[in-house]
Amino acid sequence: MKIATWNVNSLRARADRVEAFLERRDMDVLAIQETKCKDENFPWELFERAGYEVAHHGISQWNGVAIASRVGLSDVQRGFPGQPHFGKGGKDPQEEARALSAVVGEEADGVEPVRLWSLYVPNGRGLQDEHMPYKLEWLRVLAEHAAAELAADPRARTAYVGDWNIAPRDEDVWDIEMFLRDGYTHVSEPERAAFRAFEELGFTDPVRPRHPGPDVYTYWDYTQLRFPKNKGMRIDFPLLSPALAETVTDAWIDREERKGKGASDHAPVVVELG
DNA sequence: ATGGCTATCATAGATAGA
Repeated sequence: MKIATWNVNSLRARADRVEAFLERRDMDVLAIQETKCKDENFPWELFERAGYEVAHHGISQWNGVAIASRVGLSDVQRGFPGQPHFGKGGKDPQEEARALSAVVGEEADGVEPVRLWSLYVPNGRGLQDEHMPYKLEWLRVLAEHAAAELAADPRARTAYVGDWNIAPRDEDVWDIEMFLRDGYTHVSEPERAAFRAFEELGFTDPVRPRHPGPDVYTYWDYTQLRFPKNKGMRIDFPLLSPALAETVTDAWIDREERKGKGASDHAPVVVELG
């Protein structure tokens, strides 16, 4: 089973790219982040045409997460238990569409089911911004949920994939000195600790050992020729439970998708399971 | 020349991204 995670930065703007990617990479499952639409504007027909079932969680023009699968899609869950809400200036805090889960894979097809989460972790916006404590609390509660799942079944086949908006290691950004000097988000110790909490539970990224850095990224800013100069960030990760990690046959970043006109600023990350 | 982007919708500038 081939699973990809991809922050598409608007699904409607990227519809042709997404359809071509599914075909070109012969993908079974795609976890999507930043669909940037409500259900009523979601391009359902794209997935139907391509032969995929799809679930979407979109509340406004912001955020939005989806899971498309051609190997079964069941037990869809929008958000996670206790997911923190956010409202700018403390006003009218609401749930944001940043987490969607489903079981993919069918035993009948010889594909063992996987509990998959498509995640768009809050950005944080600034080290002193109110979005930052929201980001950290969001991750803390999600990690609690992941811990409970694993405690209930240590052999659970679970994948938390998506845009984590955290660069866990210094080599995961093109210029760590600048990031630290100028107080950028994504590299601060509290953010890294929040990511590490998942690793400490036993979740692992299958890509890094196969494609070690430096200079290996999943995101490149649209500005300042960042992609041609390969000044990027590694912030999109598939984190796999121990039992699932054992079945990985390959894992890689589809850098080709960042090229050309009409690309997302993120590249898809692919995991192949045996 | 040291900056150069892309997307959303109340379609003009605000907001968000990272």
